Amino acid sequence: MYERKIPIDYTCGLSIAMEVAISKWKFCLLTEIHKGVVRPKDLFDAVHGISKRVLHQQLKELEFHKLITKTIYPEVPARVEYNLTGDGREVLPLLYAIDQWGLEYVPKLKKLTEEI
Amino acid sequence: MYERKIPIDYTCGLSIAMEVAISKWKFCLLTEIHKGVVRPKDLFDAVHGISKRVLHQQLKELEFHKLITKTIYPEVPARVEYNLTGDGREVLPLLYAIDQWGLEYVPKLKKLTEEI
DNA sequence: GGTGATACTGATTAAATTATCACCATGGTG
DNA sequence: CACCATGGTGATAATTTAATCAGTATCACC
Repeated sequence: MYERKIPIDYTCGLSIAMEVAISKWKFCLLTEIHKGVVRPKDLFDAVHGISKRVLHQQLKELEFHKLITKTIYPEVPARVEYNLTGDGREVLPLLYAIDQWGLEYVPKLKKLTEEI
Repeated sequence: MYERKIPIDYTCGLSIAMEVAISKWKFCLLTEIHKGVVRPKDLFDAVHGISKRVLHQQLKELEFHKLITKTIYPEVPARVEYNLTGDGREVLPLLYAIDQWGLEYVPKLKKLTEEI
C-alpha cells in the first residue's frame, strides 16, 4: 500500500472515511458485495469499468481495513468469496445517503457545467 | 478549475458528492461557515493547516457548485461573507454522519496501522 | 502437452488533488 | 510615502489516487 508523506488527520472522521471507504470504486464494491456478488470474477463483471488490477487492490485495502472478509475455498478452479463485516455493513447506509444526495444534485451540476 | 480528462460518472451519486463536497477541506469549511465563521480571514484562522491559496480555491468551487453564496460588502477594508445555500445545508448532516462513523473507526484504524 | 478458468502481482505511467511561493489591488492611517 | 489589513490570483511542484500492461500460479480437462 502507498506510504503517506503527509500524515492523516485523526481528528477528522471524514478524512478517515475517505481513506477507508470513500473512493472511486470502494462504494460500488461494497454495495455489490452487499447485494450478493461476492466472487472477484463476478465483481469484475458487475462493476463496469474497473480493471482487474484495481479490483484486487481495492479489495485488499477493504480487507485490510476490515470492512470485508475474504474466504478462500479449497476448490478447483479456485473460489474466493468476500463478505461485509460489521463495520462494512454499518458504513454502507451512510454511503447510500450521500449517493442519494449526489444523484439528486446531478441535474444542478449538469446545468452548471453546461452554462460554461 | 481543473479540466477533467476522464469524464465523471453521472450515474454514481457518490462520485458527484466527492466532486462537490467531499474533499480534504470542504467539509471543514462548510461546518465552520455553518457555525458562523463566514469571513475568509476568520475561516483561514479557524481551519488549521489550510493555506490562503487553497482556502480561496475551495471557497470558489463551493460557490460555483452553489453550496455557499458569496456576499461582498462595499466597506473598507473589504468585507466578504460566505453563507450556506439550501444544498449546502442539506448535505451537511450527511457529512456529519460520515465524520461520526470515521471518528468511531479511528481506534480500529490505529490498531491496524500499529500492527505493521 | 496445450488450453482455459480463476485469482492475483510488479513495475510503471497518468490523472486528480493539494501545497508552495510569490505576487496584485484597495483604501485607511501614521 | 510607507505600511497595514483585507481579499484575491498565477505559475509551478508535490502528493495521492487510479490506470495500464504484462506477467505468475494452480489445477482441470481434452
